[in-house]
Amino acid sequence: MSDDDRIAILDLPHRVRKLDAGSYLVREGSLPGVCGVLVDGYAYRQKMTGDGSRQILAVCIPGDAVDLQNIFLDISDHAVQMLTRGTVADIPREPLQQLVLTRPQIGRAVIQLTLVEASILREWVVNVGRRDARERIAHVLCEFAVRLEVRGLTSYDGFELPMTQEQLADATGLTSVHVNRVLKGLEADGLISRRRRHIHFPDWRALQDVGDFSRAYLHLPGGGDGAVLPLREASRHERP
Amino acid sequence: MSDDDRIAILDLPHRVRKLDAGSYLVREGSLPGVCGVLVDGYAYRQKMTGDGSRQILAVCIPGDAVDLQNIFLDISDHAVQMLTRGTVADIPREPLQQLVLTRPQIGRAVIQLTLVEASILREWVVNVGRRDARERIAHVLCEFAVRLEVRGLTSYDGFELPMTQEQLADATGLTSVHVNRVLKGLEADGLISRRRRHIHFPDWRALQDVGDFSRAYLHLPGGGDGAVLPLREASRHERP
DNA sequence: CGTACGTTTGATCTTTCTCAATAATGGTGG
DNA sequence: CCACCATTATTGAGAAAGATCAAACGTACG
Repeated sequence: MSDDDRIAILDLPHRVRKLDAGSYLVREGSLPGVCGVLVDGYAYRQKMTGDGSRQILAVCIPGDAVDLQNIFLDISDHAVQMLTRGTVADIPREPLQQLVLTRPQIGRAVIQLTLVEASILREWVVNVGRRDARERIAHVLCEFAVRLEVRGLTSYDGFELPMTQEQLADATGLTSVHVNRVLKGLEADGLISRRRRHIHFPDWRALQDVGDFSRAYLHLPGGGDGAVLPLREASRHERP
Repeated sequence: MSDDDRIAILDLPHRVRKLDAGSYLVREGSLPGVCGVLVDGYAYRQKMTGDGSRQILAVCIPGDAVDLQNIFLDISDHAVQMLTRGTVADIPREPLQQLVLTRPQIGRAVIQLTLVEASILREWVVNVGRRDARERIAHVLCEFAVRLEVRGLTSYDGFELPMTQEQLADATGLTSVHVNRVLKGLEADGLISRRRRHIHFPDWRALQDVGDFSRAYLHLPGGGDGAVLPLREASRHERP
């Protein structure tokens, strides 16, 4: 992308908002006039079924665009809700559309973002459709860790999982009770260690194996399957 | 889209191929140089897990573009395989990319196609993650019927389901045995009727209720939730 | 006409859910 | 700073949906 393109993006009008945990960025059925970008904090996409149960479709981390869908489609087919308190920069639809449609390199970048999101969603289907509870949880933890790592959001001793076990259940198609038991099982087997919501991976390789995790579907630059961008060494070893 | 844009699309170089059932359009891990458009026949997207089970992610029907992903991403993260014998028109990557990036209206259209696919995928996650077997099957049948209907591919007495119960199982995260029992249950309750793979809906409204199906997520032109584009009357009534 | 594939059925076994109760934790107002 | 409250986490017992295993039955097709 050219400097010119970058400047055009930074020049986009926008409004920054602070949001509490639980507040909605987008409601299902609404027609948002802006595209939000998560500056700080975490959010999740969700859909409800007719009988009131919830399925979490994706977790948004700082730096993610929250409504790329809604720039080009009218009615939002799902809701986006803050997982934690945080900050969002809202960019109006029209000028962003203009940029995407008239600047080839920006268009390419936005399309790629959209496609990577779709790829993550496909893996999410596989996770929920064809893996057992233990694999599902391990997989979600791996995915989350790698995505955080790539953005530089992990610390030397793991990361803070920004969700309750109930939300983890809604992400994996399980119940919170079962999630709790599986987490305890993973911990008992030395695959994770926990202090409150803080998660640490004593044996990153083994956890990936349990979760049937391969980072290929994240389409990270540099490609490869773990060789190029492994979790940093420091986070792979137990602190005594 | 302008006539000019339409002509540009039709002028795109392409090669038409006939394919047998089971042949691959795209393999996971490959770098396809073309974007296939299904002219005739059905295909499905799939991913395998480490232990060899398969998850079907989407069914492609005639008129669908099969590798929109692969125009802008390099390594394919999933496979696409023919469900039946059929015909595909392959369009080379480069000229298609050019068109999408330099012609705003074509760009918009392709982005919208991509986003609708993502929306369908989100509903697929909900289906597999949060609905029971009966709901899942009913939902898949509804979705398929509506998508066929919109393309004018259903007949007055239902449609031909182009997949085995095993494939239906892989689409819904169930086993083929259980799919069989659920299908029989739906039939016993008068929600569907079957002759071989031919499916007919004696009570379309009831089936939608069972499957918790609402067409909103398909983002069909005309919006609405069934009022605008209902299944045609003829297909809603039993033939004695 | 036989073979391969798909469907159907039964019996049994697991995983996961449900319901229910208890314990921990963090935030809040006094 | 402390007591209290609302969440969240944890645990147990029993129930249920769906998986697994195994076999028989059709049906299309070479």
